[in-house]
Amino acid sequence: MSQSTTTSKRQPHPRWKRRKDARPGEIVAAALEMFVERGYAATKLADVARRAGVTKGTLYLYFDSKEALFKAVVRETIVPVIAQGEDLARSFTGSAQELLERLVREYWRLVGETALAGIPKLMMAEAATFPELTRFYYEEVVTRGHRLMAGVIERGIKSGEFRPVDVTTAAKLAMSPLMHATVARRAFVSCMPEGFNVEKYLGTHIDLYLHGIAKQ
Amino acid sequence: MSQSTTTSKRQPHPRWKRRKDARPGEIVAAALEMFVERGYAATKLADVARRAGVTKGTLYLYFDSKEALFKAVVRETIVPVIAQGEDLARSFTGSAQELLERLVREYWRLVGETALAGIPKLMMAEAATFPELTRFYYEEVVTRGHRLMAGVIERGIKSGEFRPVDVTTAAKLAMSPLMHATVARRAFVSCMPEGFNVEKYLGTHIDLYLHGIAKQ
DNA sequence: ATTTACTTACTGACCGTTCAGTAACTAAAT
DNA sequence: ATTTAGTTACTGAACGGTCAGTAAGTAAAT
Repeated sequence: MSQSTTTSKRQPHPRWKRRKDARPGEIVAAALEMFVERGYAATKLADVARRAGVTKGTLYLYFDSKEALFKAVVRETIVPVIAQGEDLARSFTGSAQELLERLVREYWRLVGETALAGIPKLMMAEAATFPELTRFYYEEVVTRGHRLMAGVIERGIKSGEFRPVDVTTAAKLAMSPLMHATVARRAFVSCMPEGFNVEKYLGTHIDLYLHGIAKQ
Repeated sequence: MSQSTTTSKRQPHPRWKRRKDARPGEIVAAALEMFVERGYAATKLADVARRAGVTKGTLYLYFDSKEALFKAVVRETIVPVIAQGEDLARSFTGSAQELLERLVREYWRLVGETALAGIPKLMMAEAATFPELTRFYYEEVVTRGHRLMAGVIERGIKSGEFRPVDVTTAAKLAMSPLMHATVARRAFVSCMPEGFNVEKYLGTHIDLYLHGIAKQ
């Protein structure tokens, strides 16, 4: 459209640009969307490439294989969120009840309603195919998440806010409605024309859970 | 090795038998295991056939395509369980608390620790690939399950056992720890050498939930 | 002898992977 | 400033393995 202004004698629009630094991130982002949408096997690298604005060959300049790309997607996108949660818990000064509520809502804000929500679904679906990645995810995400929540509950028991329940199990039970909602919502969006009332779901979970664990 | 017999004419053991009636069920059962283990795309029909004790060609005598087989697996295996739960709730005479506990444990006995546990995982993973099947599953399993649990909670509210919470949401929250455990347990068995303490998990869920929803 | 449940051998499409070639960029030389 | 020689990010076409689906042939049953 715009005549190429001033200087350039060469074509106004080069067919492509060299953007070595930007490519890997763009490819990972495109792959995340495609893997989540279609699953690992059904995702064609040609489609990932097109969405990332390159061609198939370019993928292989930055990733050794489809599997390596998949692993990069999981490793690079989800771990930072856990760290963020740990920071929040460490610096939080209020009651355990408030912290629990805060963490639940923060999880949804950072994962549940972003593209990251696809990662848990992916890991559930592909766990059997990538045992080594699964172990990584389990240790760096699942157990770390549980430990984070277990710390909160322990805090509540010590402060007298909570009953002396089994900490590890209680932590899993605080997380599981979040995890399930994360996974199920994506799977069934098309079946819920009325939408899923996240606010009500989270609010009721927090309410029931805190009532359930409260002392006396 | 064994020299082919004496007995005159035909082999003592025919190389295969004609078992028209038994095949479909056996094929569906084999397919369920394979689909759950490997996911839809990574499951080879030749492997399903081998596990079912036939060859690939035979599958096509009973199912039109891989997709048709997958749909048969989902449709035929899971719906009966829901019906069973509905029957239980209908005929139950005790308190709402007891019924809720009973349903939770029954779910685990019939689904959680059987091969059926793979179905929810499969549906989450393949929902995007089979929209029509997903709608079927959502209506005939998910919402029916929620309605079942919602009925129990409504019963508890009417009887004065439970607080007047939002019934639909509370029903989802009673189910979600079960659903998540069903899915996650299978994905992470290999990562949990110590195993997953189901009894403690279910017990704590029932305890926390009933405390949480109890009146006063 | 005929029917048909089942097997076996084959086909064709699909897709991850490779790599020779090309266009974009860089900087040395004029 | 412009040319030119060299480097490298990127393309696109082709290869080869895999696997859903098919059809000709075989053996069980009646």
